[in-house]
Amino acid sequence: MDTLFLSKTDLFRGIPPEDIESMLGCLKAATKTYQRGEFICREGETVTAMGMVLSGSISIENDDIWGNRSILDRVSAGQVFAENYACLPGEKLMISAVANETTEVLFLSTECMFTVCPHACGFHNKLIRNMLTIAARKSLNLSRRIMHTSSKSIRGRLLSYLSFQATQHGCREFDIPFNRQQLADYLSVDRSAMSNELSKMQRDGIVKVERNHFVLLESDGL
Amino acid sequence: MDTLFLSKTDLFRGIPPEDIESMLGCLKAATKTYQRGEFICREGETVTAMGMVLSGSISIENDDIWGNRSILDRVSAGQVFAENYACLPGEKLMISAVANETTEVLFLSTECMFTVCPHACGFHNKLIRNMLTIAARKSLNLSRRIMHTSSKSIRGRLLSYLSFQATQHGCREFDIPFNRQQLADYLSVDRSAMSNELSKMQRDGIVKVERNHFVLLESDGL
DNA sequence: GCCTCCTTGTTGTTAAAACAACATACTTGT
DNA sequence: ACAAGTATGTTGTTTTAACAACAAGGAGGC
Repeated sequence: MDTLFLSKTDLFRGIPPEDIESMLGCLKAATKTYQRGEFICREGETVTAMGMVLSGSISIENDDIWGNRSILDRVSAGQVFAENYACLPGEKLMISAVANETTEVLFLSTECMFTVCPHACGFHNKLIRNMLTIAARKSLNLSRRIMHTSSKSIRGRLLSYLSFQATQHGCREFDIPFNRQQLADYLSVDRSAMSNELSKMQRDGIVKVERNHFVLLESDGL
Repeated sequence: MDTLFLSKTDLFRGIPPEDIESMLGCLKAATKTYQRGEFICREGETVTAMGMVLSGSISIENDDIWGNRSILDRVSAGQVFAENYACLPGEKLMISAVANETTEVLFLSTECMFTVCPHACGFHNKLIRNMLTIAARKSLNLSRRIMHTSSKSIRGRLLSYLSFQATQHGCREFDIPFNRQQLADYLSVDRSAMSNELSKMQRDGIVKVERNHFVLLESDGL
């Protein structure tokens, strides 16, 4: 196990590699490799362990009642997934996790994370703290998406998203991490309609756009 | 401090009242009373403590860039709020918390929750576990709302919400905890348009509605 | 009972987004 | 450089939801 890699992840941050080694036993660590398209877990199942992607990447998907698949999240190396379900034993998954490519996953029992470590795990508390930090960060990301999609107009959603990006970068000029289709999915709008709206906003002098690069113009008090 | 009340909350569940008493010191517990309309915390601020409503209730609000206020959540007695921000020191609040009525709030330092307790807090681990359970539950609620609002049609959103309610109740006949306006807000749609769509769905034989009571009819494989 | 307030359903109009289809640019691999 | 595939912008049409205005139906107070 590459404990040096693990020590750089959000979950094990601040824990020396040699200590991680001993913790993995406590956490009933187990790895498994998946091929592209293979399911790590499926909607309706229950899980008792959280997952961490060691290499490759996975998608968190949701199928609606008509079978339309939508991608909620992508999880890449070093990131964890299914941690909320692992913290709620018996809770049925609303989503499925599927490998985008050949992907190695580390499974960690949350049960063992909560109970006092029988061995001398001096960094057990650090781990739990990291866990809460990850959970808090993810929660805020979800809240933010809800806010950005609460406006009923495409322009409103774009402005909500773009002005947040501006404050995040501390600058009215910035790049976004999405292409058009991904941004449209994130905001739950049609791509072409969004593209059209971006053009209108540009004509209205609200914003300057070129592919991923945006400039918010000082039309009103941002 | 009413430790008996606290022992019944999600945060202190499983911890005897006498142990809660000693924990409160560790957590730098402090209470404050707010009058209706008074802000507990405001967008843009940072916090270092989480809050628990002891009596009364508060609203979690978000103002968009045009000043339109939208209510994201209501927190009533025994529930916690701002715990995600308290776990991420320095993170600026995207939301504000305001008292709906005369409300007593208990503030708890998360910093002290993470560090090993110098006193004999045998239930410290239980507290942290409860905290993670609460965070996980809230996260799933947020994810669920995102899923229910990801459809682009009102009917799609209603079906997503209603079919989830049906599976939750384990029955196609159930009551929902929202009135029409609240449901419309939750699904981010116009109330009258939603009311209209519900009527159409009833005419189409998909659902039977009477105020808060719903029956999903077996039109297709739910 | 009666009045008022609040909730819900209905309708028609207007505005907006979805959708489809296509043209143009940009990428990537060879 | 070229070809194939992807991403983006544009346009016109159709569908849909927002919006406004109002009527009907409880719920609660007096």
